[in-house]
Amino acid sequence: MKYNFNEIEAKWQKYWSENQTFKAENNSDKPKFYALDMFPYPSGAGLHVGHPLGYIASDIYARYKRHKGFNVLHPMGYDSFGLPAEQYAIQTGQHPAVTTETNINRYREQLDKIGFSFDWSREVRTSNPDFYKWTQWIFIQLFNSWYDKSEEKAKDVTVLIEAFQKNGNNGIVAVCDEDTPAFTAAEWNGFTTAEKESILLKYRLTYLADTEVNWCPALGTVLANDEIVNGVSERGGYPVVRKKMTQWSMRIAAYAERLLQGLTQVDWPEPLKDIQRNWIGKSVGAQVRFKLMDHDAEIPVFTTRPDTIFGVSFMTLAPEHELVGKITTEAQKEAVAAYVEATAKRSERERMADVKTISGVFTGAFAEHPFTKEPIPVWIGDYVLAGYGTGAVMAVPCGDQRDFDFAKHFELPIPNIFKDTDITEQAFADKENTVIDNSDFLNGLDYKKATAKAIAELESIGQGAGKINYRLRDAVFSRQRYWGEPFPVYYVNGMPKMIEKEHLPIILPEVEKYLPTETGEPPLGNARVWAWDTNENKVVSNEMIDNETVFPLELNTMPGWAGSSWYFNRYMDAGNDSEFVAQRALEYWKDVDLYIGGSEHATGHLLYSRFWQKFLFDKGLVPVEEFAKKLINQGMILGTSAFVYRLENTNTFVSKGLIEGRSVQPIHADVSMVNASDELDVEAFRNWRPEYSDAEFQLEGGKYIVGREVEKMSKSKYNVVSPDDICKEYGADTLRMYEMFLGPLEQAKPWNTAGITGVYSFLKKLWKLYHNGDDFEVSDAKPSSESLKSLHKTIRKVEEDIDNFSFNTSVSTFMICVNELTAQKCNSRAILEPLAVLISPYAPHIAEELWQLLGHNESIATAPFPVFEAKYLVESTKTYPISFNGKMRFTLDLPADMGKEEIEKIVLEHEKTQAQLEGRAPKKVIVVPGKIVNVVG
RNA sequence: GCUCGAGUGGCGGAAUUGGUAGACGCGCUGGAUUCAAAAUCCAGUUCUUUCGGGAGUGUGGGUUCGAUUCCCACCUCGAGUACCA
Repeated sequence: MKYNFNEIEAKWQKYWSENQTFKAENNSDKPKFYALDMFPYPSGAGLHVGHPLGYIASDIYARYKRHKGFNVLHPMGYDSFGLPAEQYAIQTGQHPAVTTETNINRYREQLDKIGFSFDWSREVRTSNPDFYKWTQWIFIQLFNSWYDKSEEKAKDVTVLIEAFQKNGNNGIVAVCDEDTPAFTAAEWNGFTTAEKESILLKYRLTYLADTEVNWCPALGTVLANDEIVNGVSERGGYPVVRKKMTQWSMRIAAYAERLLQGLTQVDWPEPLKDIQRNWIGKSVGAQVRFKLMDHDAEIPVFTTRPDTIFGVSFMTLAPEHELVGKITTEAQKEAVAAYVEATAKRSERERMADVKTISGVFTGAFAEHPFTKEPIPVWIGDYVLAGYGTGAVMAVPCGDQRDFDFAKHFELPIPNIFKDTDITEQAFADKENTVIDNSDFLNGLDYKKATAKAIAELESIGQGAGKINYRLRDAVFSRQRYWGEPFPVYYVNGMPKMIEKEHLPIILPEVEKYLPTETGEPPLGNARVWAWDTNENKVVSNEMIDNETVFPLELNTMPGWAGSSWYFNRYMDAGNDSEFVAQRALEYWKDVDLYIGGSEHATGHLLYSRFWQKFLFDKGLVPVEEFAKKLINQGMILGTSAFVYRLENTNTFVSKGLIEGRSVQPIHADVSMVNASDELDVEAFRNWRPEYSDAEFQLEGGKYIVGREVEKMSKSKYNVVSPDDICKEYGADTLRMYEMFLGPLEQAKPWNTAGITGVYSFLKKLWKLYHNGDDFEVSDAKPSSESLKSLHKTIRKVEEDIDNFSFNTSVSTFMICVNELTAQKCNSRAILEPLAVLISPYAPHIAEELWQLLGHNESIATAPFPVFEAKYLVESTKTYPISFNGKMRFTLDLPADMGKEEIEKIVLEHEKTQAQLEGRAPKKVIVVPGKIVNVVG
């Protein structure tokens, strides 16, 4: 019988599905293991060979853990809300739900063919009302919570209200809006309901606020910071402008410190943690309040260098700063207004493009130095960002390069406050070697001491305090799109109200058009049935809105990261209708033991998920604060594009070797038309597109050779390789092993189908080991000691590799093992049976088939993993490398238990040693028993 | 600019705590089998060489009996970030 992978793979995929082989139990005496992949957005293009890389790795690990006796949860689902389906809907009128369903089916088919051990009974789809019901519910929990700084914990808003009733907000240390006023209990109790609501919004963990948002006109929606790359939208590359809008926001900044600290508790790649740390951007310093002269106002600034306070020679406000309008003098009004307007017009991108141009305008106003009482001119400049710190800086030109450049440009004074430094050319920013001078009570102190002293003095005069600042901003949570979770929110007199849990989900309404309305409302503004009836507790027609019992519903939808911020918890108890997850399921599964996915989610999904998890933890809804113990970033699989070279202004194509010195234009050719030797199928190319039908070719050696280049795998580059094609031609087991064989999981690497034959012939060789000619045949004879050695070497190495996620080296190890066993003509059951188990995580189909042929009636999936026994590897001799001055020159077989002195003696007496030394006497001989001999001389 | 990560044959890559550099696979070369091809099998394949050897892991230096591995400086590529006070 030949190795018929098509038949075998179809057979076992059917078997697994029918027998629910990989269904995980929520009740089990076995230890649990939760292996998770970042779930995909089901795009219309389907999967290419790069997508399953991480899934294969986690599948190998999951299968391995089953062999090791674990109860494994290995689920898969779809992040099925998203822009592409909506864009497609706008173009074609096709409902996004329909497109999404089609795409999901396609994905499922592709995934099934690769033989993953997913528990499909737990599949989730974020766009499914059964799922987003709970996304809406979590949103409500956030709305009903505030962050207590004194205990570093989210708490229920009812606790806050009680405190307000008793003591006002004095004594409440909370994360809230900057402009939250102070009030007494009497004042609170005197507020109207609307006033109370508006105050509470300043505390809620999700809140509605006028915020400067990143508005993307082309997409017609706002974007979060992490959705903008280089000043343009991540998706589509459209320009983004700043705009003030009323939006839902998430108070993620409240969790900045815990998000930072939590990183020390998880086993995630260090570079990924670094990205998160940078994004959170903690800086320690002080808040200093500068009194304005001639105004009853103050400018608060944040500085990391309070020690340099005597070096302040001017201040700079962001052009958007609220004080700019108030303090600008008559004489400067015109110049300031012009500058503010010019800045507002400049897009984020332009502003970033020229960071070298120094610009700014004097407001005419002066602040007063807190210690010297000297007047300090107040400027505005766009190098100060409105969104960071207080949107204002105290400029210390002698110690900060930007302040220095600004001062030089506008000829402002640059007083030097550092002892023995030269600041004629540039600022002195070296904290380590700082000695403060010309600074009154700070003179002679170093950076650390001066900072502490400055803060203490500022506190004593009531004009400042130590402060920690974070770069992490609250996250905008509204999107002006159709295909997302609707908010469970309706509005009474402009104040948001939550819909009760019992009435969820609030299902996405039907609309005729997926575009914004004519009045600029989000697409949900097109819905005719989109009002909340507070008597009936259901969604009713807009015509019934009377703002007494029927109210308008929220028109925005939630962003892409809403569903993905908690889906990993849902898998633990996916079908639950009455809870987001049953506590019992949470207690058993707790957290993800292994999470595999791309590092591009570092500042999006992986940060937001940690935030929600911490929130849910605070509320006692989940048992652990970090949802994923270990995380691995799989590297991207790149495509190998093929190029043909067209002579300019002709339809003649020149083979790669002949383009030298000629004026040619490289054009992507579809990689499916090119063979492993880079030869183009000329006929296929002519048939590819009408404009090439009469193409002429200049060949070399009768062949057209294409150029190759490694690029991202994408449709537009015609370098996409589909896993379906590979499965059809070589089988899923080959695909799985080859993807692993390509190189280390975490590294980016190019795909090259040519190399796959090596893995394919390996599987054929493996098959042959169990066969004699066409017949299955294994013997019950005692295995040879060589075979036992080959097997146990392999067990040890493979186990070690899986523990280290070094799957590429395992594949090599299997190859070596099969090569050795073939050479030994081994067909002993005692070797081949454990070998099948060993290989089954990697190549599960062939392993199942061989397992069955070996006489087993049950799936191999839970067969115990072979146990390594060192006794089979004990060697009586050791081949010593004999090196001279560190270079290996020859080897010598010596008894493994031979002592140092004896080895040295034998080596020195050896004729080759004499030849190497050429008569010189050895200065020194290093003998490391069991390792090496090194002769120095 | 700053912060990370990586540089090893024609290619993908391997090398345990510093101890035989190039495992394994592709490709290539030669051979067997075949009418021929595919498939399969065998041998070779870092460079260089006067066939004894010699050199060699981005470059230069250092530590060491011994460095792909550790340290310093530099070069190149990739990723993240973008005036963060």
